[in-house]
Amino acid sequence: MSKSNAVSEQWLREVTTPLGQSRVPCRQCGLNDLCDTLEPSPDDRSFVQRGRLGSGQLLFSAGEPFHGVYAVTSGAIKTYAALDNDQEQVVDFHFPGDTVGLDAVDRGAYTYAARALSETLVCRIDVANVHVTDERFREFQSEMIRAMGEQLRHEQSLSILLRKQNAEQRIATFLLSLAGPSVWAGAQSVDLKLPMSRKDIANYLGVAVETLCRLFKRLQDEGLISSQGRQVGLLNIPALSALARPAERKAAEACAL
Amino acid sequence: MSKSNAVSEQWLREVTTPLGQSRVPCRQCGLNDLCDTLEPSPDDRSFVQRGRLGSGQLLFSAGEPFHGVYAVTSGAIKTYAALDNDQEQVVDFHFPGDTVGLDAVDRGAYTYAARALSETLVCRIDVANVHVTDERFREFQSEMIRAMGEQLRHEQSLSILLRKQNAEQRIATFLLSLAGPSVWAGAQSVDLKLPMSRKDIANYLGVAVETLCRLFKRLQDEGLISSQGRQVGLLNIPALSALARPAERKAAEACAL
DNA sequence: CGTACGCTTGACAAGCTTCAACATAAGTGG
DNA sequence: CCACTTATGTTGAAGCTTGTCAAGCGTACG
Repeated sequence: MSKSNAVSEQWLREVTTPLGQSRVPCRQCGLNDLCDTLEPSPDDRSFVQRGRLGSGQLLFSAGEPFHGVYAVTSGAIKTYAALDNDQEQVVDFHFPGDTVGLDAVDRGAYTYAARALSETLVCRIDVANVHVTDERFREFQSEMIRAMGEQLRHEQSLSILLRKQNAEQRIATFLLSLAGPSVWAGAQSVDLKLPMSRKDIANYLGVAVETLCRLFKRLQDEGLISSQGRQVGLLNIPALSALARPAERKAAEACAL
Repeated sequence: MSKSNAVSEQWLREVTTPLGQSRVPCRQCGLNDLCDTLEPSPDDRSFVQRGRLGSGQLLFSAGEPFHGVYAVTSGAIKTYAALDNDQEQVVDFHFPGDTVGLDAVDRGAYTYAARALSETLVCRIDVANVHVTDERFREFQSEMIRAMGEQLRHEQSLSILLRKQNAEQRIATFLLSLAGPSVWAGAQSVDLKLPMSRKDIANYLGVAVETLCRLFKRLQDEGLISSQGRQVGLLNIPALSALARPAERKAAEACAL
């Protein structure tokens, strides 16, 4: 993959033909409340700039001057740090409805780089240059704080995952998080098209690629998933959920005695 | 350790006799800028409530209604989650100058429990009930955003640590972070009195207590630290720093070939 | 069509956890 | 104040999980 340059200002524009993909509606967007505080009418959101990223394209790089918070509306983005020995460390994946760049608002520069994993649509709010009434600005800031609180709790739960769960549990948790709302809706099985490589997943979960592969195979042999490249099916979501939670499994084992 | 109850409202009061401990000055406090926006005069900060916690005392418990953001000015606090199988997961340690409870401001309830690891002094700002001019409130919110951004980046770098570093590197990093500014000031050695148990450290770093012990011993045998219960000396900070960084070590090995 | 990269699998080694035992320190009640 | 109890810290041995190295396969892209 050739390293693409950061997008130019010119690049950000209204996208009128959003591919064949469906875009997440504003209602499900993590920045929606933020948008509302800036402009009550969902029909006229001139302050929001929409943009489109080709697969592998860089949204911003680490250390680059801050130019706004992004919301993914379609596709997927990874944020990552460049480690000393020119390896990279994936920090997070961002899917439709997620925000990107919140950790940079108070700093004036992005902490990590962000790159599209596939054809991706984003909305941008240049939160550093918002001009509204004081009353609205107050709400706007409150929404920023709410969004950052969510992000913070997300990172904390990720830290807990990395400390307490083994490779298999991490993978189960990860797959279920990708399935997202379907899981909570009580679905038994879900088909996924992963936007990221095995390498990125392994990197994100803190395991070796080989370990990831082996565990994918094991889960497949056990009939919990089907795996064929980036096409992954979660065949038994209840069983995967049981795997994902270390505490409950121990409780179940205790009962079996 | 008997579970203490959460402190009552009455408990929070101005502390006029702060033990034998030295308190961190406001200038070095993570909430200082926040205080400044609320009340320009450092002599009259009536909105800040000071409090004192006995060793092992609970500051707040998980799920408890939010009653403010805290700053540690002396002592130490751990935040932790209660896992299903009545184990606990340490989320973070908080030392003088650090903030506690920022992840709860937008939520109305604390996400994790917070407990004093030793005799501890804190300042509280009930950020949900701040009454100042619009102009000041704006600054106040900006400071909240800045504080949360810092916290967010802290969590992110912790996640990277948990993914990329082995037990030895985690411990080295942890010890150096405890030494804090001394390290950056170029100190060669530092003596530490750890406020937390081995169990808590191991839990925080995501390793078994036994592993932690063994590695403490190894570091001691190698002359990098002295370890006698909670009295720990960092004898060779440059060497510990080298251990802590995985990339540089590999680079050094490559040069040696 | 070839090269590069991503994915997969096997074999082996290293790191870490678990289990068990013991030592030491810290509280607790007589 | 001492004996008792409990928690915490330390150490050894065994076993499992995971990482590393190596190789083969498939696919994407120039």
